[in-house]
Amino acid sequence: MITDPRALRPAFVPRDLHHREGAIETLSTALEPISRGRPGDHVLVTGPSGSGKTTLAKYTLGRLSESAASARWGYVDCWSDSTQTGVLHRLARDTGVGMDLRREGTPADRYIERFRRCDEQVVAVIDEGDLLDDDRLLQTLYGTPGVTLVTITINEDYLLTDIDSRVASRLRGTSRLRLTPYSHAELVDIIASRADHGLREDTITDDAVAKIADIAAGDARHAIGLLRRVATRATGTGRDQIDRGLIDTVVDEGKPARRERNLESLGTHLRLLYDIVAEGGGVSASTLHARYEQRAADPRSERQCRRYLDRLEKYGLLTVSGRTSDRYYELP
DNA sequence: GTTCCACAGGAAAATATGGAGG
DNA sequence: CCTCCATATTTTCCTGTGGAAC
Repeated sequence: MITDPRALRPAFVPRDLHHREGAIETLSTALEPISRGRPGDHVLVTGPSGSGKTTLAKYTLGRLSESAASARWGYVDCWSDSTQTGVLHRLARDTGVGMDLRREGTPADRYIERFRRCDEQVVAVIDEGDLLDDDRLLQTLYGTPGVTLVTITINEDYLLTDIDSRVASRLRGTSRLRLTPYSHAELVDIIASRADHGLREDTITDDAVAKIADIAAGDARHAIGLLRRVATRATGTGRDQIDRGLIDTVVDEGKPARRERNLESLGTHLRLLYDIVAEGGGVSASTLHARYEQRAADPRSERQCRRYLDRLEKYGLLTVSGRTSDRYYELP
């Protein structure tokens, strides 16, 4: 049934990007000076998950490097590389500016120096920028000549408050590009297009496409992931047709599995804290810390726990309410 | 209104990590 | 195997804030 598995992956960048023409235009305009060897405007791209931020950036940069052969660009997903060195190393490799630099033991300055000296314009795409554990890196990059930043975040306010006030004077200009969730009709179109590319003809009913779009609620990543799982499932069970019923089955099975997988990658302490919160459905700060101390084999300090909890919140694994004594942690 | 408490989160100092070079 | 280097992680110390008790 599946003819091209790549087309069913959320990370796939299609040859033509539909329904984002305005955004492509805006981003291209901001980066336009680069094709003339001058720095572009920094851009902050925001929008809810699955609204096409990453795809938009990759697509536009791909087009840019076709027209401006000398431009170099790098892409980092802060979910996988969130430390200063991690980000710089990946950027240096992607752009070919620092292939020879080791990941460990290279001072951040040396990377910056390379970018500064590079004759060509460099575009750095920082995806999931709000997961970055140290925002000084962004400030440094903002201030590095020859580097144009395209920062992608879900949360609109996050970077603006911090960065704007502190390095406002050094910023030439930061354009903002705000993506809204896909409409139902757009999502239907996107799913159908992926199905066209990735599946044999006539294997999915219009009805089923609409249902996937409904479930995904504007989130294209979710929609495409679901399409892939459904298609895989259909293949596995020997069906040649995807209908609404099959989608129900897959959705029911998929839910717990997905969260589990996210949790797998958590370290001992993060995991323990998460478990404690999950057990009671929610806890206050004091009980959380008390239980943690009691159950951890090698407990970290309270301060460190707060840092862990910050991270869990950033990852979207738990939510925090209340500022001080009414602080309360619970599952989203 | 003042004081006390619980907690958040910043800064700096201390410690752990992991590759390179002796 | 040991030490150095640069970074990453954790601890220690500290300030600030909101709410409750006084």
